[in-house]
Amino acid sequence: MYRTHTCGELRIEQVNQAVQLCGWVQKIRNLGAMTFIDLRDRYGITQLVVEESAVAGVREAAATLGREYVIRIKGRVVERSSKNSKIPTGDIEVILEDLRILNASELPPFTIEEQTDGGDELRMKYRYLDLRRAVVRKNLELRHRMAHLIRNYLDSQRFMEVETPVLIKSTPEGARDFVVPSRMNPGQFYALPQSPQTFKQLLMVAGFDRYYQIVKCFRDEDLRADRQPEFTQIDCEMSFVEREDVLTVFEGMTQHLFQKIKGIELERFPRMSWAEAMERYGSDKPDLRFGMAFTELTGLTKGKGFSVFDNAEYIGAVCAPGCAKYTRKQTDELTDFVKRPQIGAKGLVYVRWNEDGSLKSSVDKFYGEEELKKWGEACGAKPGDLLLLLCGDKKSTLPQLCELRLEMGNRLGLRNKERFCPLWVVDFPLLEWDEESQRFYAMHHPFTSPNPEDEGLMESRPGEVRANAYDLVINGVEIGGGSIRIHDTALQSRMFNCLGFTEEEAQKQFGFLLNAFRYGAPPHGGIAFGFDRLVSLFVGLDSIRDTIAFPKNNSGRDVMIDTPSEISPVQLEELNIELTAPKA
RNA sequence: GGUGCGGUAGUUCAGUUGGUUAGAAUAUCGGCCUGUCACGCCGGGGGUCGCGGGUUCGAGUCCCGUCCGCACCGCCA
Repeated sequence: MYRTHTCGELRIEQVNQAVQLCGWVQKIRNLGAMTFIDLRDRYGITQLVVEESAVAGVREAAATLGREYVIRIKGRVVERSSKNSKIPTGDIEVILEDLRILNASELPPFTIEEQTDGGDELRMKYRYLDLRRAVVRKNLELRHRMAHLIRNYLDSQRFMEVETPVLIKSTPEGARDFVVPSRMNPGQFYALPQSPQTFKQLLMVAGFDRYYQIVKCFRDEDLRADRQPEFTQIDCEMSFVEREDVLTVFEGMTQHLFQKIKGIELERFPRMSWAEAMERYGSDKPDLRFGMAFTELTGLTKGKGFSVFDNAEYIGAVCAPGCAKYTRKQTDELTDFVKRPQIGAKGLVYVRWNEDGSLKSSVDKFYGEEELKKWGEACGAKPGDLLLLLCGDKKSTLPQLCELRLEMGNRLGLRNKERFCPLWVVDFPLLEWDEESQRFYAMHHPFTSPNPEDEGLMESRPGEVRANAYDLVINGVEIGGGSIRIHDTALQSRMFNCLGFTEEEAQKQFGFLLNAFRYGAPPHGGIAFGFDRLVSLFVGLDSIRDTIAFPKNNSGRDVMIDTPSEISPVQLEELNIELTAPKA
């Protein structure tokens, strides 16, 4: 037997017990005649003591220890004379009677501590050491607990977890596929699923009624802090449901998680149409932890000789509460912020509504105090506030205002990570026009049903058709999205027609689904949550990387196992693959 | 594909206008220390300044190229 206890469980009650512990040497504090050793495992840290009176073998072995050595000790639990209230085991320590080194360790390249001295790159290369740190491990423990709660919740709602295949079929819509060559079928490829979308719909046709899966999905697109090429979805589908049924179940699941993990009781989630979200927040995922919605001032600003406004299609403002006292330097900073190429505004107009009631703007040459005050009133501003105006064509200005609003939210400390403001965004457009290919694309995916009221517009005004789709947004992060699906072959054909698919193309790409729908497909709909994002939201991280045990870096590489990597000529030959550009 | 920031000791970083022997903290090694828990004190070792080229009497510092990392834009149904 290696151990009688873990390093996290000994308390004052165990005093005088003989125990055996195993773990890693976290820290050695040698005071000369006596030495303290912090022994660490997943469960905690226990302090070991080697006294001068210890047998020679123990003292000698202790003298050879280094950081991260794996040891097994035998000893006696005693009450500490000076206790440490910072750790749960701080009332006791273990006096060593036997010490065995199970495995020595090389010196780790960074410190295995809460605040490591290691940078991200090094941490990823030695991820197995990084995962020894309590902060990272706790993220994965939380992830595990959340997955467990989700499974229990969905099980209680009669959802059934079904595994769907990973080697599937490439489809032209949506993200770029990862592909896998088939040895037995030369020249042919599998694709890894971007989501199990079609399979879960087939499970509905199969009569499974309620399905879920916590499942890896794959998209061969560029990475971001919140985007990995392989990521995990909580993928769900239900039969005989309308939008309301889906929202109710998954609002419930989300509330359950917040209640169990955070102890937070969330109220009913508000709803907002996509059109309103775009108009008032310039984004389909508004952060509702703070206000500062946009006010359109186009009508109030025209015709006073300020050509920038006169020539603009749209003039919009955000009101930054209490910011009238901003200095010239601060407003210049904001101007630079919106002029950064990645935001791309041409300039920024501001209006200070001073505490004394006077108004001062960067366009005083063109507008008098009376006019400025009208703008302020339109924005619901009051003395002490600062109006920030951007203008241009509407399509570019709204997202610019969105960036400005979020920046002000940050500056004013309004984006508290311990507050959670969920929102259902509904009534997305069904289709999105793509200039480059001169065709419509499905905004969600091609199986999303149109809003029944708009179905008649599919052929005449396809751009105006709203989809029966919904996104769950929390604190400005897109956490999940779904829709009520098309379950009718005829409607699905009309949809493919909108997307410019010929009958043959549709049959070739999605024939299996269309065929299935001919055999009694129930009305159905579902949703998928980005599990990594959900965990990072709970942890309070902007990046999903530290909620994933072995993530990829910015270039899609795993620097620990060093992949992607070349394969042997033999493998290539078996796969019938010839590389065109030889590697330099 | 693009924009920005970064690459200097094992690690995290500083390094002035281009100028003597490239520093700090931490880690590490040695010595001292009986109540530490960020132990303390004394001492030591440790550098291809990412790589290649250029300007210059002289480059960590300036210029060009390149590689790598991070954030973002495009992209991500």
